[in-house]
Amino acid sequence: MAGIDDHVAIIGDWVPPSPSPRMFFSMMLGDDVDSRATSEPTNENRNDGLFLGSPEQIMSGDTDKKTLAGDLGDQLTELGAFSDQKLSSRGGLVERIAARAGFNAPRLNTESIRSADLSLNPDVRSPYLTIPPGLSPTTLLESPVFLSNSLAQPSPTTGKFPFIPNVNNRSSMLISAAPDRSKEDLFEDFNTSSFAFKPVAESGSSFFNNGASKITSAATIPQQSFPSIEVSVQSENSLPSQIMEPTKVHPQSRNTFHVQADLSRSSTEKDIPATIASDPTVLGTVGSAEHSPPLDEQQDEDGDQRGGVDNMVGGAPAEDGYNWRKYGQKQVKGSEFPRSYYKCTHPNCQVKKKVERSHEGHITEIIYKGAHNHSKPPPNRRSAIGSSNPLSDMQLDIPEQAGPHGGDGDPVWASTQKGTATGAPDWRHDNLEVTSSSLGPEFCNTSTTLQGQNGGPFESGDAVDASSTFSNDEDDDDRVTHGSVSLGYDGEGDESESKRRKVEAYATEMSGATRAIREPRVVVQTTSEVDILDDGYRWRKYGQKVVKGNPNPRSYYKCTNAGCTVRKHVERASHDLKSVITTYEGKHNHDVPAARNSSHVNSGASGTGPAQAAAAAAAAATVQTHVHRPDSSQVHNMARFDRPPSFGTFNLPGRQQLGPSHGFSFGMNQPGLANLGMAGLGPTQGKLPALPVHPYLGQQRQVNEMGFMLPKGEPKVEPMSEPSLNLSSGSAVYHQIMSRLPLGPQM
DNA sequence: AGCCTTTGACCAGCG
DNA sequence: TCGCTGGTCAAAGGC
Repeated sequence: MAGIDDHVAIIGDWVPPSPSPRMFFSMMLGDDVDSRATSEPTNENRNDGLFLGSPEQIMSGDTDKKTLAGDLGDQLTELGAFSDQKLSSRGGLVERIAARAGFNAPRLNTESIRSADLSLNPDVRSPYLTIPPGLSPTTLLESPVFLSNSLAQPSPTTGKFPFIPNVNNRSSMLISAAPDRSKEDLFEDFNTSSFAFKPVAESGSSFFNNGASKITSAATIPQQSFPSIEVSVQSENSLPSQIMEPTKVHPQSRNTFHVQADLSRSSTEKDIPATIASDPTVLGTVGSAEHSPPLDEQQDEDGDQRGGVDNMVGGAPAEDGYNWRKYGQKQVKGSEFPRSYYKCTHPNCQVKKKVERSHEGHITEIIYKGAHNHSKPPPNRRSAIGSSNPLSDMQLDIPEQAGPHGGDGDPVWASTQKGTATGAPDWRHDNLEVTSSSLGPEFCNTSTTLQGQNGGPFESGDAVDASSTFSNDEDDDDRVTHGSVSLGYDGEGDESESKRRKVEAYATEMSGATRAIREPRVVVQTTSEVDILDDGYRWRKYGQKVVKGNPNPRSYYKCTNAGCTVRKHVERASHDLKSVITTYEGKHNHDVPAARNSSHVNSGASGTGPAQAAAAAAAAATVQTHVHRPDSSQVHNMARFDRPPSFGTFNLPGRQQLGPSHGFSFGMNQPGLANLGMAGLGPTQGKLPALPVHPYLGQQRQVNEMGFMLPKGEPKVEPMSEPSLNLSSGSAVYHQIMSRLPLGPQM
């Protein structure tokens, strides 16, 4: 950092008729520009400049604009050299960055972007902005000036390609962060640059063009020094990114977010480039000003940056905002480093990613599969920064923005939804689709994605943004302020729109957070050797623990069905080793796996014995319960509740139906759940079976005739005698109960 | 208490 | 059928 701490050099190489770099730089220069910007005739002009919108407007030869950054842009652009003195005199941005990010910002450089080739394509209007390393793109984007353009406008660095409606994007921007070195090495380093963000020209007039665009993101992962991220977004008709770094773009897969880092470079080079490539057939080009990370992300990143580079890779904080569970690791052929497999831990989210890390822990490749159907968890709920998070350093969770229809996380569905080619269900194809889907809300045309598909504005994408925006209390004020300033890109009235979006997004986020608090829980106890595990569903054991008060280990299971988040833990009762206590949490959104289904049913038909009969009955009941649900097709997602649900307690006539050795008790040991459970059991809805009372959990609440313990004042539910309900096993009861629970409000 | 990682085993697809 | 490979499972232990 020495030698350039106090300087920000910007070299613009803008290709006509692309927007004037001066204008853009002027926005970047903070106070100086701001002060001059007051002379700007209208907000409209400013907005145009900020977003590199209408080239005509920008290139109209506004002398004032030239004056604003003229000396800077002219010299730097034409000479291809820095004028540190000049730049140093404009230290506004630098100081702010330094103050905010905890380090002094290096220079801004666009010199490396060649215009010659670009000129060959008159359609390409690609202003470039280069951000040297050491100046985190995040930090840069967080600057008051730049931020004003990008508030809540996700950036590839955070995986948040924002959706910005009505932004005329005929321009592109490339931001490169060169390694932080002495200024003598600046240009040299610039070639190893780090952050390049280049949304390039599009054929359409719409900012978010659908179909022909391609987004390629490359992240350069620093090994030691400041981060450098190289991200380019370009349309197919655009010229290749001018990134000179050995960035690897992987066109082999139009369907994959592929982040690859080249570790071949010497350690002295410090940078590990990575590339994310995808085929945003629905993505379209992205406006330059839209690529700044969300504020909360920025905040997080700042914190990380201050914390040191160990947590940083590619100039991003050591997390991508999502929680992941590693479920495998493999040494794959052709790869020097082991590949780790991760799943998103968010309920109902099927996003996976493969991450290859070097032995030093640096990410060499990341491949996403699927799209998050949820917003990022609040920062305080995210997994801690650490090695456990495979993409933690990358901040390249671009495919996070699943469309609302991606809720089931089914890549196939996503592909269908987007109407893109669906090939073999390999990662890349899936990712293509998913990527498209995920990016859709933010990249796609507004009318198409947000309104046409989502049926409502900003469902997912904004929720994500909002979570970021509102996640950190300490910065809310700043964010709001920035947001107000930033959202003038679409002309007047966008400020209020932005606020509205933020509010909606916040509401969405809060709602989601609330919903995720607790799943309905059902406790099932059997006093037989029959293992409740064999309930027709398939479970994956993910843990075992000896819990207090019971010497018998408790096993934890998750339903293996895709999209199903039901969990249960099973343990032997401490007081009765023959008793198996199974606690279900969550609600079944799918049928019993076919194989087991048929098996059980068949055995039931044969009626070979009590156990088989019980199992068959349970399966039959389960099948009926699930299959006959009128809205089963809608139950792709977990039932959630806006408040912590809980049940009363009821018991099952297990002995009666399962024989002397079979007894079940249900303990819905969360008092509040009864409310929800009952709420959904109106006269026109399914009714819970009448169940005898069993004091399994010692619930103190009043128990109604059904065996449910209902809070006082709760309406009782009439016992039902639905023939289809067969309560021959705890699982069956569970199935029935859960199947009759009201779906979450969002369903 | 709950979730995570680790790591060997298992499984499916492919040639 | 066999081996290879990638992806996933699952037991065990750790946080």
